[in-house]
Amino acid sequence: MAQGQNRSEHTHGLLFLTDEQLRKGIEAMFFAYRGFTADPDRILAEKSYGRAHHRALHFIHRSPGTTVNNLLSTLGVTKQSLNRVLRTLIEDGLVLNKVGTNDRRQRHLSLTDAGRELEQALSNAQRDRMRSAYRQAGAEAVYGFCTVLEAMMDPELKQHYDQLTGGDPV
Amino acid sequence: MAQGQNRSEHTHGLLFLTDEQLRKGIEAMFFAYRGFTADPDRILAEKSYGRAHHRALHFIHRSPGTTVNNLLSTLGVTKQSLNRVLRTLIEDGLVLNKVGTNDRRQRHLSLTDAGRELEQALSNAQRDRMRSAYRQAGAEAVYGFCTVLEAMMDPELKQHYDQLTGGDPV
DNA sequence: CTTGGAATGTCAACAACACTGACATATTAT
DNA sequence: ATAATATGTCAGTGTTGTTGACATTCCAAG
Repeated sequence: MAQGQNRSEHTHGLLFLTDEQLRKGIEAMFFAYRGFTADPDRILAEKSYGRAHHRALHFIHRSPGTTVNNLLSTLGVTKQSLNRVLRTLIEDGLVLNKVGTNDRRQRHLSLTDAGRELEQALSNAQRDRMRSAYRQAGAEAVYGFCTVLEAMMDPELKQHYDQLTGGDPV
Repeated sequence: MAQGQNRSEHTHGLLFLTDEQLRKGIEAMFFAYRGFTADPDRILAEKSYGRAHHRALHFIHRSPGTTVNNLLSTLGVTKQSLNRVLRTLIEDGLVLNKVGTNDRRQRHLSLTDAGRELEQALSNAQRDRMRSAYRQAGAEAVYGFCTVLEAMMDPELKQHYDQLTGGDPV
């Protein structure tokens, strides 16, 4: 396919999307997600944790004092599945479990110093790759990147995302 | 954070990337990937297949006649893991396994009519969401989307991606 | 104050999908 | 002949998800 012709398809207003182009986006998501998780995965493997532990640490760090139910709907897993992960994190002294003051049924989750340390290590590894990709791609590309990703989310998950990121543009 | 100040960070040449912005990209990837797989997952669940079956069907469709070893390195899994999936797909009459003519050790994989049918159903569901996201985001955003994703891939996986997509721009 | 329901935790069983390690079988290359 | 390659298979293990059932704790409505 000629580059000029191809390029023209996304310079005028209407989008003519061939299956070819859509398939390319699909494969890009697949291969990129592998890269996205590769670096944290290596750190996690050393400590015999998995991706689920990373996700829990990440979102507890982002919303300190969050309840189990809130974390549940953010992660989109069952409480049994999350509980297994949380239990090991609490036992290992990475996560704190504090009974709520208003509603004593609720457990408020937060990171210990050790938890923050691991979260930082994982986060740094992931951010390094993200930063490098952003720099390679350039500022306009970054803006487009986030815009498409946001349009791809389920509305219910988009809410969690907006709440975390404050709805600010990139 | 004021929008004007934020916006300015990606209109001039140098990228000043705050942890905030990088974290936003990370969370966008997480939530978007869930949306990305949600529609095919529903179809797969009906037929009691999993994501691994989808991936195999996808790449066999993309490279008809590919060998097991090639598929292995594209998917990045062990042969034992792939074999389990391929066996069920072959038993169910979705994939063909043909002994190579040049090298009779190799098995060339391709889809049957039934295999093509399921692959199409899965692909259509996934493309529908991708198309909708592309249209919402606009042409320039799509270009940026793919550019950042490509920069995020591991070099070895990038090769597979380039080979499949022909290295053309979006 | 009792009772219903919500939030949480836990146990058991199970399935998908990844891994490692070991081994077998053709087939090709040296 | 022997070594290497491509594939398939068996057995075991681990992570992460699922359902279903049940207990506990606590808030709130009657």
